[in-house]
Amino acid sequence: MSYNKAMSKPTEAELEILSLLWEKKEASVRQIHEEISKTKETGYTTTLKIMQIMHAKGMVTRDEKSRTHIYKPATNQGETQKSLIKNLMATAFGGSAKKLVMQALGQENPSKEELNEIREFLDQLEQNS
Amino acid sequence: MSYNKAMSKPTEAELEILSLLWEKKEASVRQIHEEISKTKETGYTTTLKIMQIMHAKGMVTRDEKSRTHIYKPATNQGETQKSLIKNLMATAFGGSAKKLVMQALGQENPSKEELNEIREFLDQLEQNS
DNA sequence: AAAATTCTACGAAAATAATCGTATTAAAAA
DNA sequence: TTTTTAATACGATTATTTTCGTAGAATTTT
Repeated sequence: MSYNKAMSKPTEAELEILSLLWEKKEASVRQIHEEISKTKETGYTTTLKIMQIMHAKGMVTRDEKSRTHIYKPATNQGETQKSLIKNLMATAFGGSAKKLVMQALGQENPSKEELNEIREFLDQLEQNS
Repeated sequence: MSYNKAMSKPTEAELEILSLLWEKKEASVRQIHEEISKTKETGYTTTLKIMQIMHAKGMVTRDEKSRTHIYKPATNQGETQKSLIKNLMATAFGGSAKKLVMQALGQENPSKEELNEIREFLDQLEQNS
């Protein structure tokens, strides 16, 4: 299996685009660029270029049938998230999932439902160990 | 209060060093470099340079009394972790703490004790909401 | 005391990432 | 049909990050 490092370590700009693609399932450069423009001041060709680079790296696929290319994420969202977290956990949290999780939870205000889902998840983890 | 962006967004290399400093409380360049060398092939002056840059940015302080400078982290570990997670949560997890937490927990194998601590933490969160 | 080692400082090069300008072509509008 | 708009390709530039070489000073070893 050809494991490609670049795939699991997107740059900032790549990750931003990738997330939008995960969310939208597929999109044109224009669509992505419009989303990004909301928060960031950046040129269209910049977005285009990065998406082309992502394509070259195999991070995304694209349908070139029509002139406006349609991009799809080629990387599994879960896998990528996993390696991002793994990396962060290792470098900033001394490898401790607990510390990371607590920081993350302290962050936002999760709803009761979410908290319960997490509890269930904890129970499952315990059983499987 | 002079909030400095650089402090909350260390680069990869900086973060690696910062983590070691958090862990050790204080260290010389040599000590840090020895740790880093275990995983990474890199020159001593590279480590030195990055630590100097960190010092210039105010990310670390240093005691210059003896020739061998002793560095200490100047940034609060929790604050830095918080903003790193915040950033990751926003870009890769669509802002959902739950998703992030579950990925993180699925990652490692937390001990029963850790799981319990997390449960308690969840309970606290719920009460304060 | 001389030589070797171990530091820091500093600048510059190399590597990586992000931005943009221009050319060209396709499609849409006038 | 002509003009305008919208798309890709591609190269070049800029910015950022990482790496390293060299010089000089302090310390340690011989």
